[in-house]
Amino acid sequence: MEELTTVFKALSDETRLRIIKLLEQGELCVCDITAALDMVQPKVSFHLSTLKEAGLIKDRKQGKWIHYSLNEKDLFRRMLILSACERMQDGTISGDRKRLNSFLGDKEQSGKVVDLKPKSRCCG
Amino acid sequence: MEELTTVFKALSDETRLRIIKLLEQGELCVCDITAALDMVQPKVSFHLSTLKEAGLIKDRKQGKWIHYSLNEKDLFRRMLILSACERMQDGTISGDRKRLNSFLGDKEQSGKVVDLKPKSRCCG
DNA sequence: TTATCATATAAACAATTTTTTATATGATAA
DNA sequence: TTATCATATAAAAAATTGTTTATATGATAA
Repeated sequence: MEELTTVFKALSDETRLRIIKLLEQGELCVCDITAALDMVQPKVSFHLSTLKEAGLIKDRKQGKWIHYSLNEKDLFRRMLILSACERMQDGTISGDRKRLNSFLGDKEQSGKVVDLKPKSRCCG
Repeated sequence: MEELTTVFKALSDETRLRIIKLLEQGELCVCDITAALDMVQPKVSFHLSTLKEAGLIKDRKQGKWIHYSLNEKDLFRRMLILSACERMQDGTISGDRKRLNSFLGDKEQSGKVVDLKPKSRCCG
């Protein structure tokens, strides 16, 4: 029963739903999400840990970065995520995606990602 | 987006999930639920109003009583309720059902429900 | 090394939610 | 009527959750 309330509670916050919606596209690191949501980093980390605790997302370390992505392991959670994402498409969401794309674009241009040392790349 | 968080928030509390599980069987009035959960009445009323606000349950007035039942109108909510109920079957839930049945049994024997005036019956 | 970057964690604070206790309302029964 | 019953609502208190600001950690880059 506690697992059930934990999952629903994780989904009951707008910031966390926005994160899930961003991750629908694929893996992102904390700085990407922070830029997309235009929030301070500890706040984003807090919500990411809530989502992870609920088993909705998972993480992967790579160098300095931690990449987060939707956890596809559990069918129940996948269904919840899917039906939630389907219901999100307002201005907030499109703003998030816009900021994300512009941030990812900037990263590419900044040489950080075009850098020849693969170890120091956040996204590939 | 707010509607989405409201629905998930309503489902993120153990007391409210227990209420939903009780209502899976059918319509119940506040005193039935109060007895089943063994809680004080204003607490139950508070959670009922949260569930109603989220569109998960509906009510029906009959004399002094208010009968609550699951709201079957919306497919998304039905799916959430169904998949939540499916995942609840611990000792708490069976205790609730036991107390409910004993309370309903007592009501029948007490003459309140066997009473000949139909207007003063809670269930039946 | 030392500096910097990405992220986590901790502590203090703010906001929201839940619980309790008391009281109000509206319906029936005496 | 007046009393009683079922339920709601309000106010205060308690508990939980979310936000901010500051700092720690661990990895690379200089």
